[in-house]
Amino acid sequence: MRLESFAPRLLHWYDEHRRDLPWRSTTDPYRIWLSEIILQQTRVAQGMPYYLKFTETFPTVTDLAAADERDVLRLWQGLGYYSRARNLHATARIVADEYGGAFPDSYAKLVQLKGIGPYTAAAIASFAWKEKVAVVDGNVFRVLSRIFGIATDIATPAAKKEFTELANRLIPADHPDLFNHAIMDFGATQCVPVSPVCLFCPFAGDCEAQATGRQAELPVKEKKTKVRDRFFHYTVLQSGTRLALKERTGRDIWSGMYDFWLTETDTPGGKPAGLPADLAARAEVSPVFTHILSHQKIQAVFHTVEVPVDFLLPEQLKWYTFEELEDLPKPVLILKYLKGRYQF
DNA sequence: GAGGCGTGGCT
DNA sequence: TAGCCAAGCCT
Repeated sequence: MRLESFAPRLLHWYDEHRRDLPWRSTTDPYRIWLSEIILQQTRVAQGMPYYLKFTETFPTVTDLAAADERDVLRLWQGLGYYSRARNLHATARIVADEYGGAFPDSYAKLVQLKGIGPYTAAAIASFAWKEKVAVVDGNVFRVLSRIFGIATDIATPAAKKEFTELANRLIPADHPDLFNHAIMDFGATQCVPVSPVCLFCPFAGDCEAQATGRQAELPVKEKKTKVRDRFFHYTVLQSGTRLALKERTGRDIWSGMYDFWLTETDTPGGKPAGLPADLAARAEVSPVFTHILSHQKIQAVFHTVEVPVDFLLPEQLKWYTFEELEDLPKPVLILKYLKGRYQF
């Protein structure tokens, strides 16, 4: 189809089908930024309560900057991809301290901030300041690959370049913000991955995928993610009303979150190392918890054991009362154990 | 440039 | 059921 007729048709569709979302009724770059970080690789329904919690707890970027990273992670708890929260906090401090609380006002400056890549910079710049720069996310890949019949593997940098150039030729100068919202809404609600709604499509007759019946084949994505098996043995040290936890550090999963004394093995068998035999014998052993991540399948067993108050805690473990424990950011796996064992 | 990084919903 | 998917970014 002709490039000039794409935007008018899309905007006409958006006029009748747009979703009313709280971050669309503001031009505050802080709220737009916050919503975009939350929505990275995350559905609207899942992110919505987090957006509401964050804007209520931290009404401005200065409020967010003043918080402890741990409290930001605690509010992010359950949403996953926790580096988003750490980068969110770090960038809030940069904006508050080095930009006087005012967000940089261009794509070029935004994309230099932590956690803000090409997509998010384009979203903020277009929504907050109507800069003419196209967003390219999973929706855009899908919509454009189908309508224009582009079979380039979207996992490659070449595809990123190709689709970005096309989107930037399609985006109109007068309504870049509406165009970006529209193409994402269209992808999210009509031109969906499985069983797209082609019957009432505004591009019916001009869609390459529909014409050739290749809706299910486009976009092309070659890479299959491999899932790694991991076996966790947690020792939950309990002393009266306290449990021993530690902060996870390094480049593994759940960095910045808190969990228990962990021993990992390469095979399903084995027991947590380091616990004196007399204590190990007394430990209460949980059923196997299977926890699925996008790239890992974790099978975890919790060995709960009561120890004396003067028990010498190994590694970086520290005692926390149940009240203190509530305020620590914890992975969902740990939350599920606590809920089952202690009715948390 | 390929792989790591969460969680929950859907088919 | 077991995979696949969802408004990406970082290393």
